[in-house]
Amino acid sequence: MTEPAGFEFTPGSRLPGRLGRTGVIRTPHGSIHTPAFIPVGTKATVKAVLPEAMADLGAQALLANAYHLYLQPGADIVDAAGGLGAFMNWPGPTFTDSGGFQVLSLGVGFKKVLAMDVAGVGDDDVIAEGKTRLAHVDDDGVTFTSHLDGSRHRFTPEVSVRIQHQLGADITFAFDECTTLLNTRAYQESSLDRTQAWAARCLAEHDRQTRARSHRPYQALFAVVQGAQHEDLRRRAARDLQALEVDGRRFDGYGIGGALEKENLGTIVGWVCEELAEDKPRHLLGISEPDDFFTAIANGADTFDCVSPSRVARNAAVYSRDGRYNVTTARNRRRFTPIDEGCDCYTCAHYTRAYLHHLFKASEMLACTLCTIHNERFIVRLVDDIRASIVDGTFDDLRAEFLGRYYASRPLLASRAQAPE
RNA sequence: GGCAGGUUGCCCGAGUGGCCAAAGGGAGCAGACUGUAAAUCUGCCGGCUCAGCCUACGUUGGUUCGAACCCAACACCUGCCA
Repeated sequence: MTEPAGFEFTPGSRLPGRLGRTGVIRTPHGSIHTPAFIPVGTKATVKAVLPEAMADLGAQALLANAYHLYLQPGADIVDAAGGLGAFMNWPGPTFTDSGGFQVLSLGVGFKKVLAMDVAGVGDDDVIAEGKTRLAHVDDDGVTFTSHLDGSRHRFTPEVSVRIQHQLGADITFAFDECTTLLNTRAYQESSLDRTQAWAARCLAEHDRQTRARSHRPYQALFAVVQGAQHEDLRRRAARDLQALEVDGRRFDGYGIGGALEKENLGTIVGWVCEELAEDKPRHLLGISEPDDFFTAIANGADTFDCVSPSRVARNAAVYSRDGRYNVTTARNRRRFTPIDEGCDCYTCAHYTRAYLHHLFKASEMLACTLCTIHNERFIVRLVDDIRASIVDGTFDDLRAEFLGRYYASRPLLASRAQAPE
């Protein structure tokens, strides 16, 4: 790993004729070779797994969440601990998300409401099935009701950036509003204007914090490109964010977030990355399905984070080269073979499906640990393999081979094995 | 030996004349999960030739138009008194 230093991105090999590339992100806590998958540890822990195990399975960095850590234990405590990495015993690079996603997940976009016409949701606080909306957006910021104790809190771009500086991650994100595909075009436009305005405020606050805390390692700030499924909005967002300069400071990288339909994910990432200069990293927020990696990487995405590998693992779903399946299914009761014969993870080296099946049935927490280790390894390795394939010039072969096999057992999903456009 | 109570689908358990194939759990089975309010959630869960029919609430018999529910006998089980 590199010596502690500032933030730097160095592009490497290119995917001929496309936007995909390899690269190296240098942070004060080490380097990240891209494309890379960044596992999520929302509350300063990858649920059920030791940080040492995360390092062993090849995680290059971890991503935590500002909203959750602000509520508990409090950003000041993480700061006093010496920052996120020191607090959680993770010596490598760290990311924090801004809390922008919680504007969606705790707001109108949550769960069942997604299935409704958002415009039809009343202006009161009660949404589907008596659930209370926990976040309200206005032009200045967002008011949250804590899901932990019901207390009221307010996030503005300044607050989020300040919190993230206290948390001390190497890479932070601008506070944005995450919308859904169901929002109207008009809402997407006004929301995007708000996100863009917030971006400028984030950059200004980031500049203040960086100078005020010059004794601390440098923290990078990534903008978040929104704009939903609209080409003009996404391109404009990317262009404007890239042009944005406040007090001589610019964004260190870009996040791509918000409403992404699987079908047009590659297209959208492509629009954004076409607008962005090559010398800054691009992080695609919240994506981790195998076909999505190939698509997004081909279109210029460098890093990814997603809760899916760990959440799904805790619910007994595991990845294999032949697709994802649930270990709790009855046919695994007597299968004394690993989750995936070709996997090099700790779990596959030592445990059988029958044992994992037993652990889940017996509600033993080791089940969560072992399956999370496997899933995180599987996904980290897949993206590592894609990186290697870009260097080798075998990207398309890997895509066809991997996805062909991955979706072979699910005829209805076979189309995912085809390269789009 | 006396008094009292109980026996419900794989398990626990509600129901005490018709709206009961029978609430609710659990187990079992299947599925979902993409910037984590998620070790969560959803569906199925007696059988069949499945808009109907059959078999079922300890056993047998009875009352009733109709019984898991009322009566009788029997068989187990559980408390308190000996």
